Amino acid sequence: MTDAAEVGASGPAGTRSRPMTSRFRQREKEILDAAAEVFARKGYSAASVEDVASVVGMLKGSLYYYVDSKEDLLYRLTKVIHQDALETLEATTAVGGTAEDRMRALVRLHFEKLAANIAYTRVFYHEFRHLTGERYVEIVSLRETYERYVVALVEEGQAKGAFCRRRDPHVVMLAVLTLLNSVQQWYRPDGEADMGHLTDEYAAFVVGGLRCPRATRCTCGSQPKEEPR
Amino acid sequence: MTDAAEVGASGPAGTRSRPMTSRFRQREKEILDAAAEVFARKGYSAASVEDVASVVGMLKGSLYYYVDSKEDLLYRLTKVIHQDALETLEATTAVGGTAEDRMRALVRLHFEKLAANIAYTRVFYHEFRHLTGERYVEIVSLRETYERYVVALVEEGQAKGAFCRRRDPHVVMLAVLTLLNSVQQWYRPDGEADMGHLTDEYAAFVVGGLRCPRATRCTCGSQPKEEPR
DNA sequence: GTCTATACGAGGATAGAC
DNA sequence: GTCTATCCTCGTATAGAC
Repeated sequence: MTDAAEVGASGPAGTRSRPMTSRFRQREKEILDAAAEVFARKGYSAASVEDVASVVGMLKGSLYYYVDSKEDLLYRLTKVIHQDALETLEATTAVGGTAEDRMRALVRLHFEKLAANIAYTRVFYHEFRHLTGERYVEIVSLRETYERYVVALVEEGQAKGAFCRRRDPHVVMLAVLTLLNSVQQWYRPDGEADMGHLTDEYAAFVVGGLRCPRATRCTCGSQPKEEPR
Repeated sequence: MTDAAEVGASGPAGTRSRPMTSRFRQREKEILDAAAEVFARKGYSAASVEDVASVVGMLKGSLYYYVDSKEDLLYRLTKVIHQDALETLEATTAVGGTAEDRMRALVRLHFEKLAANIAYTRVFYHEFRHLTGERYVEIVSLRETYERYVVALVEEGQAKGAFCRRRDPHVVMLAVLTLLNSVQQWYRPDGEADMGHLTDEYAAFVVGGLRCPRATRCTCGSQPKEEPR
């Protein structure tokens, strides 16, 4: 998660002057976390500012001391998600190795962020389109940066022979990203499934799907065992 | 698409007596199509009954002659999608062949329904959770029927050696279904991409992902050509 | 069947007291 | 910083005219 100190950067249209004390920023973060939980649970449009305020333990009028508008809340949540996403790309590049190695790393890192910020992720994924004007444009732009990175990674893997050259890189990118993001629909942080197992399954699914099809049958035994790396 | 004659079946809580003339049902279908378009574009909660009515070309008061409530609209849209989904399962079974054959058929049939009813699909996918009470329960139940079918198909493929036995069938089912459904996020019916190509790419991705991983490199040439069947 | 009119509540946002 | 009070708009739903 992006450090709480950055959460307050309100960006376009966030121009009201407010104190920047650590106390202020802590309260601000509480509010954003509450908004994420409420928006994720009820949906942005169906949720009210009062819902958010009551989770924090204040009345809705008080909340406007911290934010300019309801949309301001949505904007900041999606901004956090995208700042985290750019960190994921940097970390993926830092891993090095083959394109396939980095694709596996991307799956792992993407899931780690998703699981750590499940409410924020859900809000971005479902409610992002309710942003308007330049805030919408900005988030679209950040998203495209992420998409271009994945397209380039797929193309590199194809050029080096690790991934099937008959695949359309753009379609593959969309398939992989929606596949990864859609985990937020059913993932429960309190659940039994451990993250490592989930990552292994998805990484195997993605990398297997990207390889060229073959006619031979399955060669692994019927005994479930550790995925070979 | 389910025939228009069935659209009017309102189910739980839809008890108001209305004429069943063909004229009535035609108008009813116009309203449902309008609701699907509006809910898909603005989101269920943000959309108003007036938005829907104006697309049809009537005033909001008039619309209540056809539906009991706003939620009634949402319920009927999701119901249509699920009736179609059950038809997809029957058609998949009718295809016969190996589990892999049927998995490919499921991808194709699923996409055909999705593309033919893109607005309905989007509404179900994003807004379904806003149903309440027994209507919510009913839709969840229909969804689970679909999910169990896919789990069984995966397990059959594993038992016969076509799919990797180390995969968790439930995780695989979730991955495959969310992968397929998420196509509605970016698919444009007016776009260039033809359905056949899209189906081939996704079917290859899914089937490739389900197979056991192998250490060998890609063996297909650099020339894009038709997917071998 | 569709329209006009309206009841009624919910929700976003602001002002000013403390 | 938070609360109280309030404004005002929008949206669901109904009643009754035509």
